[in-house]
Amino acid sequence: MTANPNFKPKKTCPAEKALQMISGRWKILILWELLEGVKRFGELHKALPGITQKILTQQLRELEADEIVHRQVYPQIPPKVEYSLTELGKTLQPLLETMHDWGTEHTD
Amino acid sequence: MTANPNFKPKKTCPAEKALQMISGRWKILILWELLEGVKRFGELHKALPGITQKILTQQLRELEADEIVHRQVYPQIPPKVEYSLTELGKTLQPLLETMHDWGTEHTD
DNA sequence: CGGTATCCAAGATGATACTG
DNA sequence: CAGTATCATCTTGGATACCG
Repeated sequence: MTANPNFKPKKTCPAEKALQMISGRWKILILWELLEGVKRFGELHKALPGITQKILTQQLRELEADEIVHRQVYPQIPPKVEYSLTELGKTLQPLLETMHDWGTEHTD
Repeated sequence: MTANPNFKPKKTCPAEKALQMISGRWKILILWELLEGVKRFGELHKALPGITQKILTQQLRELEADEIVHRQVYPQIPPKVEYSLTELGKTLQPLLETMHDWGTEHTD
């Protein structure tokens, strides 16, 4: 028996995949920022009061791993790194807008 | 100063509210079941292989607290409890479908 | 039948300090 | 400027056993 001991049998739904990719304390806000266009690390940091550098980096790395966000490094001193949505990331826009509209209509 | 010591300053977005309400290991699957109609506790339990009674109860209680799900108790022996979507819960359907379609189109 | 009560492990988030 | 490294805390989810 070499089965993965952490295997959790569970029905899955394609909707859950979408949910997981945008689930994170700051991901929706980050995506909202990037829908405006390319942003540098420092710009994102300023746009998100309360986030730490470590967490911002971490959330961006997760979005990058999910191929939602592209990370462009310019090898300079001082360093410059730009973040932008990938083509896949851009396809999330209708979903984000649907969620935004729902929240707007059904919340105090 | 009687301010809440756990207060976390943070920009918020209406989309995050929607996200939070459906975020949970089993919530989307539960909502999907209830979109079919009224279901008893045992029916949900059988429809969700792998979930424990405790967790099913917990997720349902959270959905109830968010006014997405209605809990109807029939005081009988043996007990009978029916779960259904509230009017608010039903408004989530387009969102769930948007997420489902996105997941279907953009996943292997 | 439809729950609760404990106990616990893992993951996510955060504060803080340091770095090429 | 854009990170890493450490350590601490908070939140979720789950295994298991028992109850009206």
